[in-house]
Amino acid sequence: METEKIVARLKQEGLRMTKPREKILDVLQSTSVPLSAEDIQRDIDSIDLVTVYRNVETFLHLGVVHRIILEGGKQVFQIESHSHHHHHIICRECHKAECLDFCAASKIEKQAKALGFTQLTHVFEVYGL
Amino acid sequence: METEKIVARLKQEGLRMTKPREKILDVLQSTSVPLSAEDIQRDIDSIDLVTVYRNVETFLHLGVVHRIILEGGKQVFQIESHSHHHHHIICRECHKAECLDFCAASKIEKQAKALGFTQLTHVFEVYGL
DNA sequence: TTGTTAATGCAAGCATCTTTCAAAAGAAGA
DNA sequence: TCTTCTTTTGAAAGATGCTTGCATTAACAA
Repeated sequence: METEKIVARLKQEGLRMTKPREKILDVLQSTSVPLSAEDIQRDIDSIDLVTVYRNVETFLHLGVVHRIILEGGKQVFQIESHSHHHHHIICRECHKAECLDFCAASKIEKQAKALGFTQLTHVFEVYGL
Repeated sequence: METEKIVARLKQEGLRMTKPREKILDVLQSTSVPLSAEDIQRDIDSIDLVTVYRNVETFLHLGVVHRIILEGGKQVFQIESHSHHHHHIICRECHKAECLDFCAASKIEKQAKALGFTQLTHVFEVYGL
């Protein structure tokens, strides 16, 4: 997603484009590998980890980035480049992720609804080497 | 899974059935809700959390329990009652889980292999209320 | 330029899980 | 039963990943 559009999304919510936010976006925009908060911090000269956490969270709510939960529960972030719902195949070693073009959600969610569940979300990630 | 069979699985690996292991199994066998290590500890009179963590890990490797990763990365455990591979729909509030009888893994893994990945595993959980 | 509010950095805190190690308990044989 | 060997345990400390509180700073609209 382009910075211009992101500024607009921020403004829409009464939020501001700041130096730290610009730097975080720079980092995320210049890689295809999903990054953890720490990865992002490491790539920026001087930024607090808290600031990174708060901003990826903000970007997540704005739909600017998406989050992938790794085996073990650690979270990594990637710029939202595709608008359609999709999942990933993730390398356990380097954490590089590729998009998969398939999601069985509709089938599953039908079954889940039959069981009486509402407000469904799902996690589906494939891991390999 | 019945305790008898579990003792056999332990012995197979040169491991022992102990009081703490018995108690952990009791707790897991007497509920349908997946439990966290802390949940299990709370239900037992006097057991160290470390012991719980170590033993659910052991049981996991033996195939006696399976692990569910909640949104947020926390892990919970449930006695393995079905032998076939399956996934869950999990309540975000009470963590009660029901089994789903569907898994798209084979389709997805074909695609993942085409991308050059090996040693595939996957996480697929559906959450709701 | 000024005032308002959002955003930052720092410190501390918290939840979950792991490692280390000495002591205790289980299993097997004498 | 006693001995010996190995597994298992519990206690303490540590690691990791993320969050909260709060005083200060920076956006940005008027």
